[in-house]
Amino acid sequence: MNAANKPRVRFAPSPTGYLHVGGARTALFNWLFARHEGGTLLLRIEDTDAERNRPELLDGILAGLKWLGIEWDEGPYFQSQRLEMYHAAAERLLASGAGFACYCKASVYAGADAAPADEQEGEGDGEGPKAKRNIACPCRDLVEAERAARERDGTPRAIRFRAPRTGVTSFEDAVFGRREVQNEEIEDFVLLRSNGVPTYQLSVVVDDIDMRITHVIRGADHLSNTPKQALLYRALGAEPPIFAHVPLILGPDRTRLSKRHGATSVSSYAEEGFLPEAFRNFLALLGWSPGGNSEFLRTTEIVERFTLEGVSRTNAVFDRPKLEWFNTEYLQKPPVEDLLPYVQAELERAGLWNGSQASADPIWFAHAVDLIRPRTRLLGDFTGWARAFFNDDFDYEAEARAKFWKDDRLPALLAKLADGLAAISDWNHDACDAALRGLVAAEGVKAGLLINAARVALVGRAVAPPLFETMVVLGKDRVVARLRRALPVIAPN
RNA sequence: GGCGCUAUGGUGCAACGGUUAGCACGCGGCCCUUUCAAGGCCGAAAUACGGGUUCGAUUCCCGUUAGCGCUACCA
Repeated sequence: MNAANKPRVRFAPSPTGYLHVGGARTALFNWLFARHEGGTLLLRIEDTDAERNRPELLDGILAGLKWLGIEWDEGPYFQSQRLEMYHAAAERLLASGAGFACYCKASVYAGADAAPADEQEGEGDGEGPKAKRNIACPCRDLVEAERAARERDGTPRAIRFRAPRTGVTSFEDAVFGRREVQNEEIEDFVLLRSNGVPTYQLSVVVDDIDMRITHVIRGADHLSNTPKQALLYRALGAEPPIFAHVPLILGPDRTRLSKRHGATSVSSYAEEGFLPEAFRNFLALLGWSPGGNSEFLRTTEIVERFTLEGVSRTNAVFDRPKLEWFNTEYLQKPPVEDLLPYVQAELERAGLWNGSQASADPIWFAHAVDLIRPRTRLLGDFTGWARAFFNDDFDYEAEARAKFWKDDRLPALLAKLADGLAAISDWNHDACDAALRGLVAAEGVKAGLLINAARVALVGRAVAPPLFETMVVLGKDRVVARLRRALPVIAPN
């Protein structure tokens, strides 16, 4: 099998907003499919709608894809630069009779679903007027003389597709199976607007033919429009590709995910400190399953196992707690080396990287991250509660002080502990442990008292890694200094 | 209103005619423990409803209900 037989898929966002979760999942599935099959992923920007189009948003979409680790092989192509192709296709359809010129006013069709709503609401007569649809446009039967007359008047002209009035149209969907619809349900949809701008239906089909797309993987909201496109393909002399409609992503209230539901842009998750691979894993399992019970799947494994057959037909609710769980898994399970670049970026973002031991000593950095990561949930934790591991400038958390610095004996005890630790020549876990145990034995206090108080003195937090491991990572000088530095702060109590 | 799609615990998935209906998140409890996590164990929690088909339905068919989608000279 050569490259020519490999699948070609595309992700085709329109720059009318940021890259949202639903789009990201569509992009991901396309990417996974392409990689699994050894195929090609193209990126196409659907920017024909000059009104809603916001070119400046494109960078954000590309950045979102980049963060997700989704790389395309061709493009980006811009539909706004391919307008002649759509015009030519529309003219060809007009010439072949598959399309026809329509001189109706746009307003005749606009808001078609607003009209039928009267329904007197009487006491349950239940016999309201049936909604009427303009299935067939009257212009489809215009005789040549009439047409010429309108043309002479300069009446604005759109081009519509002459939908068949009988029979059925079918197409193959890898997720939903073979679909068939009655042609009488298909209206004479517009191909080219009277202002010369192509509709989605036209441009998407022309492009997918021209770009030799073999599999159209997109949201299930397009399922109902697909018959029109199948018709268009054939009218344009091409065989429709295989479609794969993926179920929609819903908010917790089971309505389509939208801004109302809070964070829906990919970039917001990046900023919040999620790891791209965790996000990918989570997203992949929203509407897809490898079968069986495995859930923690590294990206390479997902690529290996991804098939369209595994895609679900039911909409899925975006569950934030589960996303967070995936993030903790990816913060903890992979080799620590995988995590380092992300932690470094987080430290840089917080201004804690330059001049730090983390930047000067890679081995130390890996150790520190390894010690901290079991307790992290988001990348921000490394510069949040774990800040003291990377910088000497940190605060003593109020709750921690209240909880572990209550005892009056503490200043004296910690001073002695500092002295004892200062005397250690071979700084390691057991030596620190022994120094502290010896002191509590001599003083007749519980080890916990000193351990907890010392932890607060060293990292400013009640919630932190085990004390002696922390001491090893911090090093003798810092530990002794921090202990002594804390004494006057404790004393006032 | 019309057309279509879908329907397993609260959520995401598994079981593609035969299981005590499985896993995970979340939730509750216990254990571990020097804080907090992690980890281990236990628990509550589901096949929307009604008909068929079948020796046998979560699984196949029909209906009902519900949710969602489409029904634009938006994409």
